Amino acid sequence: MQIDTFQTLADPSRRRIVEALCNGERQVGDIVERAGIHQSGVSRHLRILHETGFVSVRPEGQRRFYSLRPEPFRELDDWLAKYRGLWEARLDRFGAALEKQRKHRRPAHKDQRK
Amino acid sequence: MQIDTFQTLADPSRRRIVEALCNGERQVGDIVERAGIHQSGVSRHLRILHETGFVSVRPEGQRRFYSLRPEPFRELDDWLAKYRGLWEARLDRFGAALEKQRKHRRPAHKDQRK
DNA sequence: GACTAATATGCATATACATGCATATATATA
DNA sequence: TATATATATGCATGTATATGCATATTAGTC
Repeated sequence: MQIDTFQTLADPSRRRIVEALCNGERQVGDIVERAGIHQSGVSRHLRILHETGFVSVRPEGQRRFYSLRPEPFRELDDWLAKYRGLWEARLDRFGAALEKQRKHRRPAHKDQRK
Repeated sequence: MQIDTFQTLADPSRRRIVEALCNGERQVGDIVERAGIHQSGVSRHLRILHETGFVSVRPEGQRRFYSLRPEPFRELDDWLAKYRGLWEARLDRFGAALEKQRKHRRPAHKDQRK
């Protein structure tokens, strides 16, 4: 279920943990330094992230290496697809793909009219 | 700030409201039917969605028509871009755009290995 | 076995927040 | 003005959950 994907990402500490993992697997102690909360909290968040499919674990002796799994992100992407029309409506699909490609190549669309 | 975009979407009632708006503007009473909660709750959720930039309002007499704004969805898309590598790593960027195009044309990728 | 290091968990607490009810506000209509 | 309709808000309540502390657990080292 994609149901609680948003719920999981709603917590800022959890997002920081996810971000800490975006460049590959890390052990818990490593994550604690970046999470800004107590080790016990990180451990609990990692449990939640594991239960919701965001991370997988690779035990190695006393350490546990956590890494991101693609599924929930893909789910998020699928959910979002429903709303892509909101900002790509005027483009046909091929054009939209090209537009997206341009955007990803140069991330120069930070400041949009708010 | 994209900070509380996830927080906003974490609530299922709010997601139902967003979904109810995905085909264009609706007045509150219309939304209430689909939200599964009391009108007062819908009203409050709409306030939150407005504060976080998800919706805009168009008053018309005693009614208020709400509709989706693209910005938060775009923010979500930008956030997600950081993690696209998780499931598109093996493709170069042009290939990724094509792949994405294929996926959007035929949404036939529901059942993936879990 | 004693000791240390890495990670997880029970407990207590504080806080956030979603909800319904009753009511307020605003607009239309008679 | 009186009344009805549409939407918003104050209040009270229940529930979820993030956090730290202390401790348990597991594994490595002497």
